[in-house]
Amino acid sequence: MANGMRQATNEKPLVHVVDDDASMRGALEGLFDSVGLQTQTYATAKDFLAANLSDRPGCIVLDVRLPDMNGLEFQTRLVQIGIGIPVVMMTGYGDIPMSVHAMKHGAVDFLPKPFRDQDMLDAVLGAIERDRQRRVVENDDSRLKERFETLSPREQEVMLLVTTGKMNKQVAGDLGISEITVKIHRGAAMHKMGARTYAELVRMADALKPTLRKLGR
Amino acid sequence: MANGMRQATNEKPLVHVVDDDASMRGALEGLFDSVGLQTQTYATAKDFLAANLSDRPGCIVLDVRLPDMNGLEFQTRLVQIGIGIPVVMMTGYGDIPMSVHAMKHGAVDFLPKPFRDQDMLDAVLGAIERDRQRRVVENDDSRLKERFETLSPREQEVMLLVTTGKMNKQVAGDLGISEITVKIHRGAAMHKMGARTYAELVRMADALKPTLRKLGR
DNA sequence: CGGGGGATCACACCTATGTATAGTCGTGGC
DNA sequence: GCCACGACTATACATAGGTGTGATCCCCCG
Repeated sequence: MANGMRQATNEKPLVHVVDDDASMRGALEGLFDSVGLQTQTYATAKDFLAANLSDRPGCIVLDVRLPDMNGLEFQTRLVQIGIGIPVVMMTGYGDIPMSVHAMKHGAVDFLPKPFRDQDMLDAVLGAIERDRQRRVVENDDSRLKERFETLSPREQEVMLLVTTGKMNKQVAGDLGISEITVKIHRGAAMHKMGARTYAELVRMADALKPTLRKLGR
Repeated sequence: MANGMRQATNEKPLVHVVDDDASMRGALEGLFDSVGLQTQTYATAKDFLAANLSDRPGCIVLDVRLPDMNGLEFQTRLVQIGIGIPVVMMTGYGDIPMSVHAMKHGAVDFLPKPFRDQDMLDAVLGAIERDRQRRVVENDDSRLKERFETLSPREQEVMLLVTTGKMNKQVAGDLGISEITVKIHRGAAMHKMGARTYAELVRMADALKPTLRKLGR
């Protein structure tokens, strides 16, 4: 399944720090720098959202209480706009329900201030590792979808039908075309998708379905 | 994929309450009873572990601080012995790190005491719904595995090889047998697995793989 | 020791799949 | 108007898949 131009997922990770307190930003930047992690800081959620993110693995370290938006809303926004970078939350005024809410909504960690440097590092390192995993599967999915997009509409249709297990003649019946035509579209789909066997095509179709649902319904 | 004797997943759910405080057990039992939920109570983790669980959807409501074991260890134990029932934690003495730890390890909710009745109900109802989902996929998986076990060793071997996309003759070469024999085992596998098409067999093999890894390596 | 089941194989036959060659038709761009 | 491209079709041939019949061998169980 691995092939050709694989993007380096072992690029240098980048930690995004969002906190309105300048001294905290500085302290975190120093901490991360001390273990060789690059850091980008933002004073507000808006700043972060406005920045265009470099395509690198990383995580977000976020204060729950921000001038323009609370951390929980921020999390929701990230999901909405399709940013899957893991979030480490921190707060000076949090309680258990807040932390539980954040965790339920996908935060990978939640640290009360003050925290020990080591705890923050553990959280961030874990989050970065998770991001690496996420990027690998997302990369696979998007490359698969790219290939799928190169199929003509009919070829896509035929691919999805034959991978349900239908025979060529059944697909032909469903689409109101001849079996020969189905064979051709099917062969073209195999070629363009890079599937060497029918089993591979079935697996590709299965892997594609979640991605297709997420977009075109 | 749905078939024959489907076990009722809409059986009456059962809430397991584990708390050493008798008055709390009583209060929770009353609360759950008021919305028509059956409850089973235990004073210690050991009691719960010793009980043999009825095969019904449900969840566990657990006090973190127990006489014999803390809730976090308890969670680990449940995973070890393969009990996947969702856990709702509660505590009177918890802090954020404790709640975060519990959530990271699979708790579906974490409530500080005292809690509002409605919060507990929301947590438990959510947990039960999650258990229903879990049971559906677990049921499917175990039925699949049961069918797989009815295959002879050779048939299993052939099934796993042909579902990688290998042609019959390649499988024959790999196993050092003739292509005819492969066809026969393959046909037997299709029959016994109840796969009407090769695509179905591929999907079954894929669904089977996690289960097989979990057990026989 | 007889019977059953698993595993193996051969022959025969039919269906399904895959590909090449070759051609029609319609649409959209230059 | 010509061309490229996608969709569609047919004939023909080669290969792969699937099944039935019949048969051998081995092992375990009663």
